[in-house]
Amino acid sequence: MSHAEPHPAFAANCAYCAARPLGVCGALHEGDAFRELRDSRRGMRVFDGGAAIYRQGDPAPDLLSLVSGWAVQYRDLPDGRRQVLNFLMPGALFGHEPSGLPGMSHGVDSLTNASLCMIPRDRMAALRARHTAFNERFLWMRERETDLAFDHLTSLGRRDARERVAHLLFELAVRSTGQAPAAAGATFKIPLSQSLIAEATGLTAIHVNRMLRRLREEQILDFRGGVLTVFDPKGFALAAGVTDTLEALWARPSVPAVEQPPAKRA
Amino acid sequence: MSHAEPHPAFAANCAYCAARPLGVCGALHEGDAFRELRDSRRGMRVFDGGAAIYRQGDPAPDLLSLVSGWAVQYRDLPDGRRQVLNFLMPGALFGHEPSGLPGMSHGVDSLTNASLCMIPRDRMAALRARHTAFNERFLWMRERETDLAFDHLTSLGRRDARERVAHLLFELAVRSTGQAPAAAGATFKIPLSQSLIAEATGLTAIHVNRMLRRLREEQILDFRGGVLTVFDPKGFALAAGVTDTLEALWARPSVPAVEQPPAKRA
DNA sequence: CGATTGGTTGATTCTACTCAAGCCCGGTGG
DNA sequence: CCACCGGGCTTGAGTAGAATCAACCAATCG
Repeated sequence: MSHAEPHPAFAANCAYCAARPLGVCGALHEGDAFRELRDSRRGMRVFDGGAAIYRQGDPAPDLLSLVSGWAVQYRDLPDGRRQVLNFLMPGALFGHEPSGLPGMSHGVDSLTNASLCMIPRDRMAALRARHTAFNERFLWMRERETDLAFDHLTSLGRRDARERVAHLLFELAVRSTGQAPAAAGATFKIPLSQSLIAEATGLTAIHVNRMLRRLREEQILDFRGGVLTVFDPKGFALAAGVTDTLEALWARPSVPAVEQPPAKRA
Repeated sequence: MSHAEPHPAFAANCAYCAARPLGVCGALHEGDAFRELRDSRRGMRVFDGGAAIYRQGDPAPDLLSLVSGWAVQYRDLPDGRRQVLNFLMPGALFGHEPSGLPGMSHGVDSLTNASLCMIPRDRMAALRARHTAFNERFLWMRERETDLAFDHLTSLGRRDARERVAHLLFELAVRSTGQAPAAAGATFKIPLSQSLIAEATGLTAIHVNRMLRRLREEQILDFRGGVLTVFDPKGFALAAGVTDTLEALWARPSVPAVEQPPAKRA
């Protein structure tokens, strides 16, 4: 599993997004706020791949920032059906409490070895209240999540199986590397099983398997053992139904400027 | 169309969520911030039912607060397919720019006559920066949207046609009135056509029609001409696959206290 | 009055699910 | 060392659920 950090030999100090331009504290790398945030951390936690970080229904006193590794965010129905809501990568901020309800409305499992920072919810709120740029960055990350969810919604509602699978793989490739596959033969590490793809796309694992085979036979891509190989970047984008706007959302989009008041013209 | 405000005889002054406990400015009904917000308004706009409030790709300088009437939020694919993302009701705050991209990632149409307030984005940001309680309320509204999107995602991914249709109707009934149908024979005004239901549930209008017929024949509900009649509340909840948590999300959930700092224990 | 939109229904097609079987591989225990 | 097991993957055969195609009705509107 080379997707993840060495674990458990993970360095004692939490890098805290320092390596990740998109993390919350990106807005805070300099200045008092950063020090303040660093001091607010409750601590680090490290998980093996496949562990439950928190379960649906659990109370969640802390916000979590994924430092290394991948995770899945999912929702379970009472009868056992499960829907994957999103895949989380380093820099993701999660553990948001559902608006005013007790207990989390979803669960999160690690996919690979993963390490994360815990930040008490109220400390975070206090920080947001005091530091405008930080607050804006926070908000911006939440917006992005909603955009992602809207895109997934569109996929499930309007795309057929082949397109959904291609779309998901394309999204994950871009999100994890920051750019769309350009060269034929490019590879991407995407630590998913076929059943996870199924749970994310609203298909059965069996049908996902058929779609992957088809995409392989069409000489578009190959996905096996957590490695995506793109044979035909153009055909891939076409099969995935990607638009420029979407690509921009997945790649590293322009981030609100650091440590500046949000409304310069106000 | 009795779903909406009289229009165009709509009262000159924008009530600005005053009537709606869930609106953004709910946090601001008293105090300086409220006056400030009121003075920030760019103005009111009134739309006929079926009008485009803004289109996907448009720039959107203002945030919009729906004062009366219903609206749909949707995303179009380049090839003409359309997915409904959410239905908006009075109190909804929308027009959020997609995280850092130019132009809106979705469109919004009015469903009924509708009136709304426009608030310049940067004034809103300035207000949020200055008033913590307001900022929290704003954030809370965004969270709720994401929760809603996650629920829709789960529906499209894991429920069959009958369940999806029932689920959507149940959601809208609860969201529009604040409570679940309890008495047999209760009616709800839900200004949707069958094709809109189809676009929201990822089905075809024809199949939605069949599902509605089936639910009618099963003596569960009747939906026609924008009016939902519930014959069997228990059966309805069952068919819709509703959980207590969901109901709480849709009804008026506990709102963060007004004009109080978010983190009392900090 | 024709045109249009929303709704209704039946017949047919096809996508994706279900069931069933078998493979490969790494782990575990005798 | 090998037998056994489970998880992830693969494939085929049969089926069901939703889409598509094709009419037709009713109400509304210009």
